[in-house]
Amino acid sequence: MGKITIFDVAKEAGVSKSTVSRVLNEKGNVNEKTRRKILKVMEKLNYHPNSSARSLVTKKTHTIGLVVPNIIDPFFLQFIKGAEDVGIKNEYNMMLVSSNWQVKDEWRYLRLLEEDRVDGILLISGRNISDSYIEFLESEKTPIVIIDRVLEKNIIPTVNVDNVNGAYITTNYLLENGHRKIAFVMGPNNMQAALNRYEGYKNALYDYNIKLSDELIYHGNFTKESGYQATQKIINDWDDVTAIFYSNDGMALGGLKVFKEKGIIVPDDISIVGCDNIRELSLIDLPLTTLSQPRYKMGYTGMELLIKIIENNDNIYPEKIVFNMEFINGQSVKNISAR
Amino acid sequence: MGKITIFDVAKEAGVSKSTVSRVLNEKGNVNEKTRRKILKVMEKLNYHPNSSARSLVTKKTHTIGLVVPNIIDPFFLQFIKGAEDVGIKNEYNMMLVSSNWQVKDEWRYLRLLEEDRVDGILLISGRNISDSYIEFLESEKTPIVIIDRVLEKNIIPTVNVDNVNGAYITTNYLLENGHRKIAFVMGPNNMQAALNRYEGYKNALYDYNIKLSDELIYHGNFTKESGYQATQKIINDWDDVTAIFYSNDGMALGGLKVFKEKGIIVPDDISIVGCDNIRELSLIDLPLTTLSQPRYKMGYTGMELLIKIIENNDNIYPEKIVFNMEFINGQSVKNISAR
DNA sequence: TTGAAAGCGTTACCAC
DNA sequence: GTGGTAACGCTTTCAA
Repeated sequence: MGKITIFDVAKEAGVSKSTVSRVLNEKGNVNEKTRRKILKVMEKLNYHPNSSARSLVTKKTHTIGLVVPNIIDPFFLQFIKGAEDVGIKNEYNMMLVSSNWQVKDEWRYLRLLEEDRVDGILLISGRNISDSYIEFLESEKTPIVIIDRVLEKNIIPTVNVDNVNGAYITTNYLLENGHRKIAFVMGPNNMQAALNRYEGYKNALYDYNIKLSDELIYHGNFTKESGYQATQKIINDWDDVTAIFYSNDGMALGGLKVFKEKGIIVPDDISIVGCDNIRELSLIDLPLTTLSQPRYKMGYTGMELLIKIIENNDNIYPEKIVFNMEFINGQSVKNISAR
Repeated sequence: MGKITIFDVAKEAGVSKSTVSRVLNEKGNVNEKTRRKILKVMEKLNYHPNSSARSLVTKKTHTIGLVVPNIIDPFFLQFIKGAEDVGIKNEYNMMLVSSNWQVKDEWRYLRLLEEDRVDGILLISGRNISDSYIEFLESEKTPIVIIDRVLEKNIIPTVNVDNVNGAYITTNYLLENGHRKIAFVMGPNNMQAALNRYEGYKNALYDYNIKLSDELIYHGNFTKESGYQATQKIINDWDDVTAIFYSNDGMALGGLKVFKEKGIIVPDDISIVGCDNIRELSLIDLPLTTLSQPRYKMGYTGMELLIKIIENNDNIYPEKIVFNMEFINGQSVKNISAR
């Protein structure tokens, strides 16, 4: 570890530590000539301030804890990238912690706070965090921002996406293209996003004066396999369904597998839309019409907000930031109005 | 930030800071009864030691800097995961820094060292690090381990993969399956991995007493596009090439695109092998025969080595760790011995 | 514009 | 076994 301290610089430059500290922190009130000299000495000695000593007195680490559910899933990369870009710009370091979707791992990022290792925490995809832990976090005074989890009582600031609106727009798009009998493949009932997407679907039908039919609702759990099964049921149950709304892309991939096996052509025989714009889609021949979470933007904005809170310049910041989902117009929907 | 200090605990427990510190660090030499009492007080006060103060005196941060070329590329995730698992097990935190493939960003992780923020650095995929920077790192006393870069002068420990051996095995596999005219699509000339794979190909032919033909060597730059172009040239130039060895999977994907367009069936009309086992392959209908870098293992082992060096228990550790590539037997090679 | 000195929360050494 | 005290490297008053 580096041995040159502020004292060495001071001695070499013939001044006191205080003065060196002042130029280090650009506090001004230093004679330009001595300032130059000190800078030169720093350079010569290759001096760099020790961050622990600094943090000990300033109570700032200039480090942010980045908590991700799972480090191995590419889904989270864009959130991280967005956050990172802001972090770099503001000269913050990033401590990476993966929660592994496990409640029992929550202590690992908690400890970052308790030991004063970080100035704040960005919780990415907080969907999996236990309620009791959220409650605990709310009682903490450390700055926290949560991305991708809706909180009822809004004490911790969140960055989210408007799933209701997204599903509404998408459903509406299907309706505008002449589809009337639209099957809907839901996600898990305990996920807010899944419920919201269902709500958007429902609202769109309602506004279009189409009666909602429960029989058109199928259940999945966001996996490809569950999409596969739901799709099999759908084509078994109906011969007049012209479109399927998968409430995530993973399940849509499962659907595509069924269609391929049965020789059903998308979008000629059936129209489909997905939701999430997962990376894998780029490798599929068929450009899927889908909704995209602006993940980069969400990470970016979340980090910006967090840093703002940490640096607390004006104490003015929103508790809730919501992005619209982006509608991605692919080629998996056919206009059947004419028929 | 937490306000409870070791002093508060000492006072509450009616002992001195020294004693509290002793139980904190499990140094022994503490009466069992007072030890229990102190632990109870810590619990009651929810005391957690301040890491900066600790680091300041111990010169250890229990944090490791993880440098990745690019945070957005899923290719690196398994390295990171492997490293993380070891980190967690040994109670190290991980500071994430992406180098963005940019020489100009090298200062960002250098600074982690200079400011004593980390105990060591794990450089993942060091292929892109400039020579001069490597040289500089060698002059540093901080523990560093580099994954995926071959160093001539072995001062910094490295974890690598045996590309020569991998390409040898793969080429040999083609030969055993009756192929004699095997085109080879190279990677960039300035990448060690690309050259090594070429060497393995060459050696295998040599050992099989097959004369190497320069005309069968095509050049790419590891991108899908370059694989596409090389493949077009190959099928243009030859009608008796029965197999193609792409020195990475990205280029193999480009090749597949050509075959699809031209109605060439793999492996019936032509056999192909790739190299790297990229994630995208799982989504392709055709299971590609390829080589896999054991990325998780490399990250895991690199981190293990780094921690060992940091903790320096016995001062015995290898400078060079090499894994074999794993041969993945897909369905893109046909045995043509019989014909 | 500068310097002296206190203090940040620990660990580590040395007496007792 | 235990406590007092110096030391870690810096920032921050306060006085000059």
